[in-house]
Amino acid sequence: MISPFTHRVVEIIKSIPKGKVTTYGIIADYANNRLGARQVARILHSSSQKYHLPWHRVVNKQARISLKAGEGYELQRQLLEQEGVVFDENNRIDFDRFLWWPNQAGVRKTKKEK
DNA sequence: CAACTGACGATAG
DNA sequence: CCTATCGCCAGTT
Repeated sequence: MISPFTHRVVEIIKSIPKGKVTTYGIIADYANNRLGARQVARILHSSSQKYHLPWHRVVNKQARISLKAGEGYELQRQLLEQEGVVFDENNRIDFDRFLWWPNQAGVRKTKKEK
């Protein structure tokens, strides 16, 4: 049996559209655990396979892949690029174009540019 | 059941 | 840019 939190996380991840990404923190936030980003990662690790989750669409808040080279980094990047996600010279993703939020409707436009 | 482990994040230096 | 520390707590041992 899985916890409600886990279930919620799974549902959110399953709904991430192709070609988009989101972060651990955002998922945790919408799963009612603002500070539980770590658990999201743990859940992904243990449940991505049994629930067929698009785990590669989840990155950290620095807009980078969290995995280390040789431990999945290349695979994740490859999968994302195949969906159209672009990485810049710093290996970061342009959140302005690819970040997705669970509630879609309330997407905050970071309007402040400095 | 207790202890350990983290695909993270924020903060501080 | 970097490292270190703390908080969070599901899953694993």
